[in-house]
Amino acid sequence: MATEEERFLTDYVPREYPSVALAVDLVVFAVTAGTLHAVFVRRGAHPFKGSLALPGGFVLPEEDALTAAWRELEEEAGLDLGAHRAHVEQLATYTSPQRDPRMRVASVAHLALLATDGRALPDLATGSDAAAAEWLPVYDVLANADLAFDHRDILGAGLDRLAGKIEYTLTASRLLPEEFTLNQLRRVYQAVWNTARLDAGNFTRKMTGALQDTGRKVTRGKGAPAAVFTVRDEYLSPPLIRPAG
Amino acid sequence: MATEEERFLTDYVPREYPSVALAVDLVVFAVTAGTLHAVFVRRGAHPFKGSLALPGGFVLPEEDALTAAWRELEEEAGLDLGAHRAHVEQLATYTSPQRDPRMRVASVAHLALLATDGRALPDLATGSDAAAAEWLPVYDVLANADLAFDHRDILGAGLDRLAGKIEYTLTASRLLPEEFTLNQLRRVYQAVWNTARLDAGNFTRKMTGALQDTGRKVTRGKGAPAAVFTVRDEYLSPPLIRPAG
DNA sequence: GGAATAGTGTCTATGAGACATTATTTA
DNA sequence: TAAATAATGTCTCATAGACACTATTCC
Repeated sequence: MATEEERFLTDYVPREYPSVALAVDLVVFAVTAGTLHAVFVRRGAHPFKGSLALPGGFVLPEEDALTAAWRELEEEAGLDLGAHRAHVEQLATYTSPQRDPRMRVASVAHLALLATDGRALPDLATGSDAAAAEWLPVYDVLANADLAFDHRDILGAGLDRLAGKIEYTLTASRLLPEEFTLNQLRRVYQAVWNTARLDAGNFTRKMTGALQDTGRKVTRGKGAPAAVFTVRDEYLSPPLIRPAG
Repeated sequence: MATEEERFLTDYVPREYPSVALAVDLVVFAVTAGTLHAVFVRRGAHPFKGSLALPGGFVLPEEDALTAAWRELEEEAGLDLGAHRAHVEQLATYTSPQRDPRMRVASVAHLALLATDGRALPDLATGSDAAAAEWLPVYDVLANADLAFDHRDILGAGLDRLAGKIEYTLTASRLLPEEFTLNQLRRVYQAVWNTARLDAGNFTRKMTGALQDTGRKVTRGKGAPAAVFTVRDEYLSPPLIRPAG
């Protein structure tokens, strides 16, 4: 007679459950020229042929979802992660049985933030997978474009997460090089919130409490040389509240 | 020759992906006697036989994860949802290939908040499934008990989510009847944050801005009659910041 | 009366927001 | 010189936090 330990592999495996394909979808953000951009792929096949979609792909048998998200960031979005600082975190999981008409796919959406100096977006080499990836302005896409599957919901969730999180953390710095000026950081806030200018003086006072001054200064075009900072505290307390409207 | 639309069901179904079982796990909270409690089940079978675990179960073929979470709240935790106000939201998804030694299971964790009047916890009828469910104090369990699988991570994530969310929303009211007093609400905050008393006077001033006074009063034991409120605004701005320590 | 609670009042310190000012750079 | 930016200063208003005080209820 089998011991209890031996039996558990057969007896205690549940009998009735759906077998689903596990996927990841990516909301990849970067800021250039004061505008928040995201990576999109143009679908070349049905369903939703011709529509914009978020990059994504299936989780491999030995991977967890976060690992798959990093891999797809290189493969599907075509990003060279050796050349760009990146931050990836889990967003939410979409499990509607009908969300993909071909088969049941549960997708763990992830938020990815790419560092840029604010002047150029990271290059998107066309990956091994089908469609070419491109950067598009997030607020334009949400206002005008059709998105495949439930990717409009996912993109909206990614934007909400980022817009909310920068109120009480320095997550906005993930969209910048490790060292940055207060002007760069303020432009990131304005791009994410799609808002008119935040007062530079008040912004400086608020943020310097959580930043580390490197002692160095840089000049980028007009204006006095700006101090260069790194992040000291990851949290802002009390938070910086997003202006209404 | 098949049209593109006919082909997509065969050609474009991806070839290599892991087939996983999709499950939900539940972090179910309620407050009694000033203490935050959660529902646990005692595992009767391997693996982790004898350990505490969170209630959960598999997502059925026609369900999405949220629907499955509501169903398991009744079946596995044994709650009568006709008798108790409840709130369920998605927490995070756990996808480590090794998290269940029997097979690959991706679990979408959910946070569930049960309303109580603060005097008694909701009854947990033993469900159709194996183990009897029980209420245990959350901070005691986190300090002392072993939890099965990655359920300690999940419980911690649930507590962090709740503790953080009540800073800037009135989500704490989901742990109370639709109508409540400020004393009841303050006790919920103290239970969730596991903190010494919040100043009653300052708490009143802060909260009344987001609440609707019903005009009625109640007396529960000693003290002057307390005004009865309902929630008016779901958001607290600026937030109520959790005391340090 | 004593104890616990409800609700309001008071005072201070902090910080947000609006705006001005000065210095430094490029065109 | 003009324009843009950096950084700091000033003023006002809102509010968090500490605490006092009164009123109301039960024991």
